[in-house]
Amino acid sequence: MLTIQHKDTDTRARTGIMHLPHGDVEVPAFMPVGTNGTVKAIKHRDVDEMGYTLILGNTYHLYLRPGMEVIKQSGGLHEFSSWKHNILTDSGGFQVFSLATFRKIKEEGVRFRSHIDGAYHVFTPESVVEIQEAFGSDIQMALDVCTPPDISHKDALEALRITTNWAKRARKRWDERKEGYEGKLFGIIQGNFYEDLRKRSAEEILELDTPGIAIGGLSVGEPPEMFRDYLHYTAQFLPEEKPRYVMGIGTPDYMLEAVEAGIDMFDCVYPTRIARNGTCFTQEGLIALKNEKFRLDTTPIDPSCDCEVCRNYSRSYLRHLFKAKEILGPMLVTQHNLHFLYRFMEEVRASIRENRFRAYKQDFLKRYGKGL
RNA sequence: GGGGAGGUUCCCGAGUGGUCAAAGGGGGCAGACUGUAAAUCUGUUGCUUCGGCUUCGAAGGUUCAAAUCCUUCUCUCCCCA
Repeated sequence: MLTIQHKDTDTRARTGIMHLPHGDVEVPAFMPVGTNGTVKAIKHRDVDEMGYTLILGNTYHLYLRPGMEVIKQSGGLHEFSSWKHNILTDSGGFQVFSLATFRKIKEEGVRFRSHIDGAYHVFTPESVVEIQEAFGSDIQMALDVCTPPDISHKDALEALRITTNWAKRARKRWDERKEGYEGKLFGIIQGNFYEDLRKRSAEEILELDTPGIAIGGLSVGEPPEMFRDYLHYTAQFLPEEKPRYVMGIGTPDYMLEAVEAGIDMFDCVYPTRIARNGTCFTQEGLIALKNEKFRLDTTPIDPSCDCEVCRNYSRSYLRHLFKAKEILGPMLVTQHNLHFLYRFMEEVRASIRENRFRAYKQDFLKRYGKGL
């Protein structure tokens, strides 16, 4: 499902085309998150026009609301939400992790309470594959056990053991998918922040030979150096020919690090969330539009950006929208941030093709002002 | 003209003798946000040489002590004429 186009000469970075049921995706790629079947504060059509061909949806959320009946009735998530390109759905493993107060993990599956009405539900690796198949997901994720950075080796091992078993069962259930469903299954590597467990998880997940591989359990609150170290450590075990996905990262510095480690895909709520809270990406780093210093600033968010927002609106006006709590503020900044990241990934891909990724990374971070 | 209610820190609004520089909202300012229970959350918001100083419509008074009690003045709102 992946055609590698170019490998960087001095890092593990590569470019390629990922072939999916709803069209090709150029990688490395950032995937906007649309948890509830919508990338928040922006129309799918606008996301499409920016160039994105793969976005996320969330099994946990969509299963609870609107529920399977509604999505099946529309013929799947694409039709339901009017998105013609690819959708990757997360398995709910992370929600189980982030809603830890309600979870109960057993061998069979995970029991949890709905954040909407408190009702009890159970996810099993099999049921989650079935749900995602019903959604018509182009990429579906195996149910996993995500853990925080401060747990013991023993606990991490147990989480890993369950993750592997669940992945096996997911793989088996996915093999039994109905004819005509072309969605791909990705296994997820866990192992917390223990090298032996990361290695073991990688081996066990690779053994299952899923179409793509994800690295999970990173960017869960650990320090940046720890993220970087475990990212590179884990990435070295990943096979060349398969798409590699690091889950949950979305700042330019983390993405550059991941690309350098040979990662092809990442997703994150960060760009769209900070947008709704008034923070924008620029070539010179983040700016918080609500700050007083932008009150009379008639320049665009990022003078070097060619997006519709930067071509038409000033920081002063956007600041006003946020101060006045006008809904257009979050909408416009979401549009800018997603455009910014799309352009960013285009530049990253170009730099890889021209064997100058490392220089690009350095230049970018010099301007942007961060780095791991 | 008569009767009633009230003026609190940028705004609204608690507070009726000390534990009050004064609750709580709002607004302002700043920070956070990384497989979305997030158009959310957190901090801060009289001055200060950090010992204090100045604030609760104004002036005066009672008291060891007043935003809180008394007197006068002033302004606002409501009802009746």
